[in-house]
Amino acid sequence: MTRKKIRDIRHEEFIVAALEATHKRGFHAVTMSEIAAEIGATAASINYYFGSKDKLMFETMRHLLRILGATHKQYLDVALDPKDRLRAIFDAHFDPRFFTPQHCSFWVQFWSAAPYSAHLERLHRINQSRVKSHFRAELAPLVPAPFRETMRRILQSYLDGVWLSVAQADRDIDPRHARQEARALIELVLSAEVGRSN
Amino acid sequence: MTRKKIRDIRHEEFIVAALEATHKRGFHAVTMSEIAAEIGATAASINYYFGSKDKLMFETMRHLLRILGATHKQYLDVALDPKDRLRAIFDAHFDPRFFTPQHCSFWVQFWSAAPYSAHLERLHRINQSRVKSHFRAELAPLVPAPFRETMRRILQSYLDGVWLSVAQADRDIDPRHARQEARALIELVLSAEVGRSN
DNA sequence: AATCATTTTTTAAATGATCATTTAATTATT
DNA sequence: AATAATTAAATGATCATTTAAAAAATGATT
Repeated sequence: MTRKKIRDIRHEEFIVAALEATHKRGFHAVTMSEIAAEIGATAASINYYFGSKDKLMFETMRHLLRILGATHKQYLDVALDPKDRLRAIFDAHFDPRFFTPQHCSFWVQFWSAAPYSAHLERLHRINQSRVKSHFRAELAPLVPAPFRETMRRILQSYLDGVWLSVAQADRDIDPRHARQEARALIELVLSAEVGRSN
Repeated sequence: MTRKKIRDIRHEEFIVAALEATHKRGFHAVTMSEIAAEIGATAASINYYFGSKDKLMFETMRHLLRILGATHKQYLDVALDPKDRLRAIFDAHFDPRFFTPQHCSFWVQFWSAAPYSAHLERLHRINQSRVKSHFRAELAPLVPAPFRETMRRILQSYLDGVWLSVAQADRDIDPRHARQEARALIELVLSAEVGRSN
């Protein structure tokens, strides 16, 4: 039974609306009225439910962080070995639900806005360290300690760079292709270490 | 003799001011008055010289693009072989002048603003294709065609991803270290191809 | 050197537009 | 009837931009 309170329904609706309107107009340029208009509501009701524009944006970002984390967890649960778990990080980020210009551009705008808002920055830091520690954990059994941090930074920078490029793409990009390429990079990173330990 | 016209002096001063003020307050949040205050001037004089806030931001970005291109050219001129020229792309992007939170954060904000301004987008596209074609040219003699585009995207995404991480760093990051890591990735990318062609 | 007209540069203040947010009233739900 | 949800309109603040005037620089003419 999906007997939801109106409050929860609106919460969801406005977050979807914020994503859509922000993609159209930009994080800062978008107005309360534009967001509200997405669902045929009015600016005042956003404040009724969220308190302010900043809080709506914060909740929207928090929503993205949550579903990214949950998706990662799903992929992680079916991964069989460390290499698989490494792939799971990329698979999550390149999930069809996130791997769209709309979502990626919201992320890029979040990245650019975070340094100027204590609340957003905190969110960003939390997510960043979550991903970082997963990378470290998965790389630990695969890469000798001296190279591990270098390899992690390479993978993590690449990960962010790909989202950046999707945000700037005018057409949709095939997530399967992105995953394939990520796997190529993973192979590269791991094979190099084998080479060095010879 | 540096006999410059006032017009040129102010042009430079305001661009430096825009960089500084934008870093402090953010691309959209920064006001004309804040920018002008950086050099003890007044908002109106920005319009006298640039016409509008948008045009100042545009010129500031164009300035960054120019010095990045010029720096790349310098490194390119002393490079001896294709691999050296590949390194030159990274060396330019990781030049101490650009490899600072201030510059990188301006870039990230530019990336996030570009899709919503025809003028900025044009600048961005020009720079993007410049870098892309350089990557292609340098990789051509080093990587067989079937893998070339994959390798280019890996390198280019990594490049952008590193700037992104610098933009979010609270302290300065050693450019020499970044260059070293880029070289490690280049080695990885090139050695892999040797492996595959066995 | 000195004067004064002309042009360039600078600014203070006015203008006008845009918005987030608040308020007070209305409509819908329970 | 009481509470929750919604809105139209008012409020107030912030800014980019314009305007009109002042200040500084320039330079031609004594």
